[in-house]
Formats: sequence, structure tokens, C-alpha cells
Amino acid sequence: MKKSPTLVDVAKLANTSKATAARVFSRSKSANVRQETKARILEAADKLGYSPNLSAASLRSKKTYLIALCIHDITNPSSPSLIRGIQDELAQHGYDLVVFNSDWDPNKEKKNLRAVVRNQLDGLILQDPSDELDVSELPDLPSVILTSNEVFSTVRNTVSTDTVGGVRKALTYLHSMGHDRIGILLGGSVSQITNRKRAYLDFYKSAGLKVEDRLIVDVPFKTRASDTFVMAKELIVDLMRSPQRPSAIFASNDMLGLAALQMAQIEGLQVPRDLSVVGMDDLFSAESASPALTSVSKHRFQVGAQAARNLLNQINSEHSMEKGPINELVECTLVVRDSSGPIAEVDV
Amino acid sequence: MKKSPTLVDVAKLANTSKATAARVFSRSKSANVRQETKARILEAADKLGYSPNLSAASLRSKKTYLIALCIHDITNPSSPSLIRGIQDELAQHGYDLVVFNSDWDPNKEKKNLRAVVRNQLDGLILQDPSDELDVSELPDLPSVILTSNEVFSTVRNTVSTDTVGGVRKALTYLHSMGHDRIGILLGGSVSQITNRKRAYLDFYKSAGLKVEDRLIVDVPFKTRASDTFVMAKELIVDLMRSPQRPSAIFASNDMLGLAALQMAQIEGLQVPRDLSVVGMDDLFSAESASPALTSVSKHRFQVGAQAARNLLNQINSEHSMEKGPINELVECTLVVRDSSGPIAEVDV
DNA sequence: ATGAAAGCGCTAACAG
DNA sequence: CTGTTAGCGCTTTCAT
Repeated sequence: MKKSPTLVDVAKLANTSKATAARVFSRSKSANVRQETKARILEAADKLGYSPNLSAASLRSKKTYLIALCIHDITNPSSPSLIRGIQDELAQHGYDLVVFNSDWDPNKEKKNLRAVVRNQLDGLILQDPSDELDVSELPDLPSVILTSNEVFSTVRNTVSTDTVGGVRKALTYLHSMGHDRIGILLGGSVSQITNRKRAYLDFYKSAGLKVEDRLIVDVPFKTRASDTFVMAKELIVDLMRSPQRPSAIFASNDMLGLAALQMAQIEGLQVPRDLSVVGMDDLFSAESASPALTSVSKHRFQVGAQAARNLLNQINSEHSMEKGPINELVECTLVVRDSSGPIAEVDV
Repeated sequence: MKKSPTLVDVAKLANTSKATAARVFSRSKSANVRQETKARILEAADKLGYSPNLSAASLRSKKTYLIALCIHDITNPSSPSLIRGIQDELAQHGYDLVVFNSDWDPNKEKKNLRAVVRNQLDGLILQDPSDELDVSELPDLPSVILTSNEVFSTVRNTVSTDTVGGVRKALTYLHSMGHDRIGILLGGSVSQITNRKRAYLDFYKSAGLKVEDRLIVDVPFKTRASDTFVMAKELIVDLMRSPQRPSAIFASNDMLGLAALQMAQIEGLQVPRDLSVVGMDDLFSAESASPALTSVSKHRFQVGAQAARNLLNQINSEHSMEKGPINELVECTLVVRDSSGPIAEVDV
């Protein structure tokens, strides 16, 4: 573990000043160094195995080229594609990503935020901040907020997923297939539940259908996905065994949809003949299910990429926030697979 | 965006020296400050909204409290639990995690490694380094290497998954259920394929069974999981339609197992009555499949946690590597679900 | 228990 | 195009 060489060492060996050597490794555009000198410096650096010390650089320049992503839980199946969308975009601009989990805990959330500023990270992407968090008093750094509904902020840039529109698309599709008694499986955070429930009620109203409370089921979420899954199945089986069971089920996320698929099989219901199932998230698990699960895609990868682009723009243009925040909305798309279809002929 | 307060500002307001103030925020044990002074400093800091600048701290102390994880692809379904295992362990010790993707590209891998040293990260967890990478010339920092086989290093600490043992467990189980013609689905990297194939052949030999080449199928991996999935299904259907189809299939990863499940359903084969299927990885997709997929768990979460612990030990004990590297092996476990069972009665 | 002083390695003016 | 200089904000001896 011998001390690693510094810029001075390189400069000395290359017979130039520290400053010139620095320019060769600098990210800033104005790196005006003669080819010859540059070559000499690079050679010296190579010989010494020099690597710039970014701690020192950022102390001076106030830039770490590190971005923070604060999400609830990386273990959530839809996190990876979001992250990848962000990373791919960032990588193109030489930024790396630090990922924090909040586990839906406002305290951890705050703690993470503090770590973000301590570490001098250059930007922040924050997923669905908890209500306890006052967005207006977020640390003062470029940021974009990811929300799962059309919640706009007058303070910060946002990228939102039009989940309400997604629910509508799923229901519209199911209705167009002849289903008029559609069960809905709700779960997740309070706002998620209320939003999607409202979308469901709105749709029923506008389609002139009669709402049946029995068809609306809330699945309380547990910390571990497996636990939620087990719980979901118990509730779903009730729905399926009820005398007047729905001909279709819309699950507000794929885990619930998958649970429905599994219970249908166990209960001896043929999908989609006896029951159509539509999920939401379009996880790989949906594609790989048997039968493959029809699902509403939230385009997490694109959401990530868009958020990253938005953030980089902020970072690169000093006065970007002066015209007020930018609120972007990403549409959902229905991916029709084998778990859904027209309602069966009226049973004689 | 006004300049944020520094330690001197805090010290001034609290009527002490910079040094004393520093001790209050320092991580090092020897923080000997009188309660009274400490309180005063904390109060001043609070009033000013002071937050330590870690760039400055690490320039001086050579510690960033940031760890690098270099994996192939975060989008891989088994990445999240690995990451979470690492993060949970690190968080307990005040470290955060920076995640890099290599996409199985040796160039990206090297590039990431350079970023690790530039950023002065305190440690490195490296997943299955490519053959092109000479492990002995990894950057000189605490590190642990994650391998998917019992590959030991005489240079670095490793945490390995006993996948070969996992394959054996799956086959032993299937054989104990009466299956003696077991198809195997291979895929992934070259070394993964060869290792698992050898395990398969070894098992067949020791069990005194006759190897049939037709039962061994290689699924070439594509970049996108969906593409691999489609490709897999085409190859699997051949296996299922062949005159002498196997009574069981062992898939060397869950994606392949899920593909088999889906094809079985499409081909009208009842699982597990007509065909038993066992996967490997124990993804959530396995649990949520219909029927739920029996799978070999590689305990990714624990692997991550163990790697993180190993790394932290190295970091905290100067001379840890003097006694030579530590090589840990994590066993696989078979999780029996509904996709596998005894072989059907001999067909009359 | 506290303070004074000397940098860590680099960047950012500014001069030439 | 290149060199000089002055710190960035903190940690770390070394005194007191």
C-alpha cells in the first residue's frame, strides 16, 4: 500500500507545472494543452499509474459527479429497470449513481437525505416522498421527484406516472371484452389505494355500470413480498368462491395479479376462459407467468431515463429553475398477453 | 443557493476552535469533548444548518465511507436481493453503496474499476470478474470477489456460491422422486454452462443412469431477458415434443424454468403430473408462478450480507490480508413447491 | 479537554 | 498555451 502518485508527481516527471497537468485530466472544456505536452503528461501519468483523486477535485470544484437515487426498496421488482434507465443516461455523461433505500420509513428517508448532502452529491432523484417530508425544504440541490400519480409540484421538477390513466386503460379494455363485473385488487400505499380506487369508481360511473363493494378488495401490504403474496391469495380466494364471482380481475400490481393467477389454477378456474386477469407493472414475472399475464406497463426504464435527463439539464444550466419547475407525465401502456380475453358465452 | 456554513462558522458561533468542533462530528472514537462544549457546538451547528463536507473530510482522512459494487446487470432479477443484503449490512456501519454495471463487457468492467479508484471508494465487491481481468492486478483496495462456483483465489477474499452442489441437490431430489430421464436446460456464461453440465454428468454417472445428449439443451443468452425467454421456449418445445420426452426438467436458472412451465401449459402437459420442473435462483417469479416453481435457492441476500461483512472486516483491520485470503462458500438450498413431484405411474 | 497550525490533492483565477 | 498562487473544508499531529 504505498502512497499513490499525485498530480505534482506527474507534473514533475513530465517537466510541467501542476496546472498544465491538471488541465489534461480536467473535465472542463477549456483544456487547452499542446498535443506534445499532453502526450508527455499522459505518458508520465501512465508510468506512475496516476489516478486523479476525486475527493480533492470535488472539494475544490464542488462537483462529485455522483447522483443520489432515494427509493423505497431496491428489492421491489420494478426498481431495477428504473435504476437501469437512470444509470444508462447518467453514464453517458460521466455520472455514477448512489442508491439509498428508505423502506417507506420517513426517518430513514431523512437520514438518507442528510447523507446526500454530506456526500456533496450533485443531484437527487427522489421516489414518492413521504407525506411527512416537506418537499419545499428538501436540501438545496438539483432534484427531480418521481411520483406515481399526477401530483405536480410548484417547487421541484417531477416525472410522474399516469397510473390513473393506466387503470382506466385496463378497465376500458376489459369492458370492451364484454366484462361488466370486474373485481379490483388494491394494495400499496394509502395514496396508491385511494387513487386507483377512484379511477375504478370513475370508470364504473362513466360506463354506467353498477358498483359492487364485494368486488373491491384491499390487500394490506407486508414488509416482505412473500408475506403480502400469501395474504393476497387468501383474500382472492374469497372473491373467487363468492356466489357471484367477477368474470375479470384487475390487479393494481403484478404481484397481486400473479397471486390471482395462482389461486385461479388452484381453484380450478381456467384463465382466461373462466376468468380474465390483468395486472399492472409489467414485470418480467408477468411475461413469464403461465399463462402470460396481461399487464399495464409503467415504463419504468423510460421514467428513469427521463428523470435522469431532466436532472442533468438542471445541473448543466444554472438558471433552469427560474422559469418554474417542469412536470412531466409518463403514460402507461396496456400489454395484452394470454391471461385475458372476451367474456365466456353466457352460461346456459 | 447561498454558501453553506463550514466548521469554522460553527466553531466561531460556539466560541471554540475548529478542531474541537471537528471532534464532535468526527467518526473516530477519540472524540473527547466536554458535554457542555459539545452541546454548544451542536446547537450552533443546528442553528446554522451545518452539514459536514465529506469531500473535504475524505481528502484528509482517505475515507469516503462509500463502497463499490460492480455487478453485471442490476436488471438481472437476482441482483436486487444481493444488493439489499450488502446495503443492510453496510448501513449498520455507516457506509453507502455505489452500484456499477458491466454488462459482461470487460471494457466497462475496467472502466468501472477506474471510477472506483478515482472516487476513492473504500472497498469493492466484484461479481464474477471476466477472464480478461487479471484479478491479481485489481486496484489496491479492500475487496471481495463473488463467484458462482468454487473458484478460490489465493489473492483476494471470495464468497462463492456452491452452484454445483445446488445442481446436485436438484437432481438428487428429482431422482429420488423416481425420475431417471431428466432434461437439463443450460444457459449463461461459458463457465456457468460447463460447470453445471459437469455436475449433471457427474450425477448421472454416480447414479448409474444413461446420459442422453438429446436431454441436454443449451440456451444461448441474449442481452435482453425477454429475447432469451423467447429463444428458450423454442428450444424447450422441441424437447417436449420429442418422442421420448423427459419426465422432469432441471433448469439451471428460473427464467428457463419459467419458460418450461409456460411451454408445458401451451403444449397441454400437466405439471407436475406429466412433467416435473425445477429451477434455480428462487426468484420471486418462481414463487409466484402457476404452479409455483420448485427452485434451488442461492441465498443471494445472505451472500451479499456475508460479502459486506467480509469487506468491512478487511477495512477495519489493517493486516487482515496477511494471513492469506478468506474463501467462503455458500450452500444452495432446494425449495420444493408445486411444479415437481413423483414420476407418474407407468403408463399402461 | 482544547487550540494552533500544517497540510490532503486538486481547481480556479490570474498573469504571462 | 503554460505557470503561479491561493485556497476548498476538514483531519491530524503537537502543544498546552
